[in-house]
Amino acid sequence: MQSSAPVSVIHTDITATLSNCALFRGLSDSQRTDLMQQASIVHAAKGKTLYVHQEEASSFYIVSQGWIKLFRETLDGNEAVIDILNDGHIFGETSMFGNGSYSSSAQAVEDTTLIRLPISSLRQIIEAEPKVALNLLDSMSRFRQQQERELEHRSLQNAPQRIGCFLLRLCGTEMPDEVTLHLPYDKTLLAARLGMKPETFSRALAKLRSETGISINGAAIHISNVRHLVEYSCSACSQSFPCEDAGC
Amino acid sequence: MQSSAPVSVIHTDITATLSNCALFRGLSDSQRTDLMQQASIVHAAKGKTLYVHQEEASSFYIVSQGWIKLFRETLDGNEAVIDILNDGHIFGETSMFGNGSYSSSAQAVEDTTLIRLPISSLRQIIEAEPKVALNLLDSMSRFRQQQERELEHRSLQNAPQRIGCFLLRLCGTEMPDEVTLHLPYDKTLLAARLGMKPETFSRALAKLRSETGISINGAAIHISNVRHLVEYSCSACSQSFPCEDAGC
DNA sequence: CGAGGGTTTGAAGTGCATCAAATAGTGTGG
DNA sequence: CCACACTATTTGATGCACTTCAAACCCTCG
Repeated sequence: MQSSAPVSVIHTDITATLSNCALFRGLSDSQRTDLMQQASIVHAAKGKTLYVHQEEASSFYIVSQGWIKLFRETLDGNEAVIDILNDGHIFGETSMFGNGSYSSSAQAVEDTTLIRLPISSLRQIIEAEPKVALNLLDSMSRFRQQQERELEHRSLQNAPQRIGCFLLRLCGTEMPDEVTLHLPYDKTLLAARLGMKPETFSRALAKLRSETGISINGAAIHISNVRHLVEYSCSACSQSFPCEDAGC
Repeated sequence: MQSSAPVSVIHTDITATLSNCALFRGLSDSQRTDLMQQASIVHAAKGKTLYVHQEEASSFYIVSQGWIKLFRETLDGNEAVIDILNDGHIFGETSMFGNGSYSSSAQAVEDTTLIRLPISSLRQIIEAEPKVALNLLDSMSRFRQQQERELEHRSLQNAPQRIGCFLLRLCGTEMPDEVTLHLPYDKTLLAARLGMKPETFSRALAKLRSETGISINGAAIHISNVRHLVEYSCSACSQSFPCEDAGC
């Protein structure tokens, strides 16, 4: 898109994104500058595959602006969505451990701007700066809890409840009486993210509407009675409502 | 069980378990001794709950001998099994991050011996010894990949395939032509671990037998043609066969 | 032997997937 | 600005996988 931006603007982008990223919290300015030397900006057009599962890893990424899908796919073309990430999120970094290959594939959901850094510089900075190791541990444990929740939802919640739960996480941690929100990406992708087929998603959303009184207008969803939705969705969940993190 | 063992034996147990644990690899003898001072042995009888989801955490554990179930349960009594751990595995340690509470409940599947350590000493040793932070990162990334695989299996494999895949992981990384193995814990628990009901497990195992020619005698399973089982189970999976880690 | 848990089997129901087709929405070139 | 092409979404009809409820069976252990 703006690949003709002047150098100064690019640098601003990198610094802004890096300081926006929890992983590098606590670094000194000089350490950040060092990182910037190694970083490059990548523009990934919608549908662009950044890497595939089990490919040998050389880089990891930070989303500057856009959406990235992490997924795994079988030989016969089925795919399981692991996560969908946006601004400030990091991915591909776990390839630093284990056998050094990516544990899933990554693809741009829409035109996306990313920062690419070599795995080797992550290794260096972790060894040089213990804070970064702690930041990384923190982000990994957060992700881990998210995955545990996901696994629970897949086994205990039905399709309408999973959608309801997703909507509630979009609301954030405060619990207003009513709220209007927009689905962050298209319904087909959201269906995959929630482990169901598009047709099932459509029907499940309709059922959620009739059961909880939400109203739907394309990607815009109005929840007139949040408490009602909480009762409907969270009854089959081990967590009490404001389920913190909203990593869509 | 052997709660009347003499002190020297207990110390031997602790040192053996600690050095068996990947998390503490690379520590000096004196650092290990320090840890031992803080450690205590816990005997958990079958069914004993060590902690529950969202409880404030003060300790984490290492399995010395036995089996531990990590799970989450809803108000209406449904539960989702997150993981089942045995000797050398660590759990509860992620409570060090986030809001300091456990992200799932833990229960002894059978009489189990554990080592308990305070979260605070984990924090100390991580800050004092960067190696431990790296070890922990390594173990968390391993777990993360395991969870990603799990999520994939739940969405792409059917019940018989999930069982077959589990059996193959029990075989380890070498791929013999044929093998006899024993289920590590009872079928009801295994069913939960694989995200299905006991009845479904029973029927799915029978189907796996008729489709792949394995033979079943209680908990003993003989696989006469491993390649056949691989074809049957792994066709719906993104990973090529020897799927490494066998964290049951 | 008898009690109790684990496991299997049967019959019926439910939820989601699949296949097929209609409809709505979006961007394109004329 | 409209018609077309293409994609996203919805709707309908049907099938299959897993669950549920119920009962039998099996096995171990006191």
